[in-house]
Amino acid sequence: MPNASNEHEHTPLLPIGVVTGQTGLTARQIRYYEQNGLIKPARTNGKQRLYSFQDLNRLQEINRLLQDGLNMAGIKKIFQDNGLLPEVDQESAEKRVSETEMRKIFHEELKQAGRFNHGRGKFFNK
Amino acid sequence: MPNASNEHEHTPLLPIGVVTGQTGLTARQIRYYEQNGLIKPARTNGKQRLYSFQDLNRLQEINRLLQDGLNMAGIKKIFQDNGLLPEVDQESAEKRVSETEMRKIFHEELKQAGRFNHGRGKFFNK
DNA sequence: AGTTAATGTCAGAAAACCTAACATCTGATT
DNA sequence: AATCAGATGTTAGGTTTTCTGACATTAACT
Repeated sequence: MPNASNEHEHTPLLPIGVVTGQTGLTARQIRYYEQNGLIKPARTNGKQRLYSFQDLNRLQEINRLLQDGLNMAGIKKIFQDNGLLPEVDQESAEKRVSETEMRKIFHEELKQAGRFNHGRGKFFNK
Repeated sequence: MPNASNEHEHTPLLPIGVVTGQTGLTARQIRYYEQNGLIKPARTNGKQRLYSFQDLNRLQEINRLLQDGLNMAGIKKIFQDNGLLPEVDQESAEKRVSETEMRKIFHEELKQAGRFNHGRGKFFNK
């Protein structure tokens, strides 16, 4: 049986200020990645974002992929291929990828083949 | 070698709102326990409290002890005996316990002997 | 009845966060 | 070179959350 995943991995606990501190990303970046469907943090009743450790790991991975030159669409594709995309509402889901983009993405994905999901999650390894 | 303690056990991550949600305590209670030197959360630059998972565990234990009828002084004593009190500044440290209180505490502590530190930390077991 | 410990409640201020808009930068395209 | 688009910065105005400090309430004990 695999590792019993940590109790808090999916619990929304961290406000965006803490996440910026832990990831080095700016709040602007984090919200932008959310716009692109890469993460979907929980919300308080007052609509403040709360992130889980899984979100934190995901953001770290996004950061790495960005530094490798990937763009939003590329990262999204990779996440999709690994079945790691958050349940996306149809609104943001209909952001279809253009043809030329697809070729670009494909090229970049080659560069990245197999680089993801090798169990180096900094905060939790599920 | 003992368990490598989780990376985040001591990292200040959680705002008081999240802690109330996780513990069932009110913000008033949590701040009151801090006044009594039972916890010492970190602060942001803007003086907002940030709690670690260790703090969370400690608050859970405080909660249990309270439900067992212990009072602040009793809990404090127990924490002291177990070397678990946060570094306390002299200000709050000089809250000395009266004689009659001491007897009461001693009585209650008997009731509680050995009940603490049996490795039931809900969030992390160090 | 009077104390006191623990908690509730309230008010005003400050911090953190929200969305939306516009600005800037950079790399790719024409 | 000019333009375009993607990613991020910045700002403004509003809302949510937290802060401290004071006063109120409740329950237990003397």
